[in-house]
Amino acid sequence: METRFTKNVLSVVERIPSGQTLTYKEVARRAGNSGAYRAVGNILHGNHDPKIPCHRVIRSDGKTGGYNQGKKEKIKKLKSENAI
DNA sequence: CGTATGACGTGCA
DNA sequence: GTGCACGCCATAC
Repeated sequence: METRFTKNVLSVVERIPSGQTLTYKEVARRAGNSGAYRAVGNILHGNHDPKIPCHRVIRSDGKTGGYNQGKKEKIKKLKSENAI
């Protein structure tokens, strides 16, 4: 079930350019719910679409957070595009 | 709306 | 700097 918020979040993440990283909070703010960063993580967790560069979404602490393919791969991808 | 969960964030010890 | 607890919102059951 994709609600407007979920679709928005996916769209925002999909719009993230290469080498650019956004925090869950920023994504939530762009999606229309600045305080729903918790839900953002949940949405990405349930959405494993290859068109969604979820690896470009990191935490505010500078940590990568999680990844359906493995946080290790996430870090690798980020370093590969010089985003981190 | 009730309960439970989560790839988070901030605050405080 | 590290660790723990609380809060916050959306989705699933």
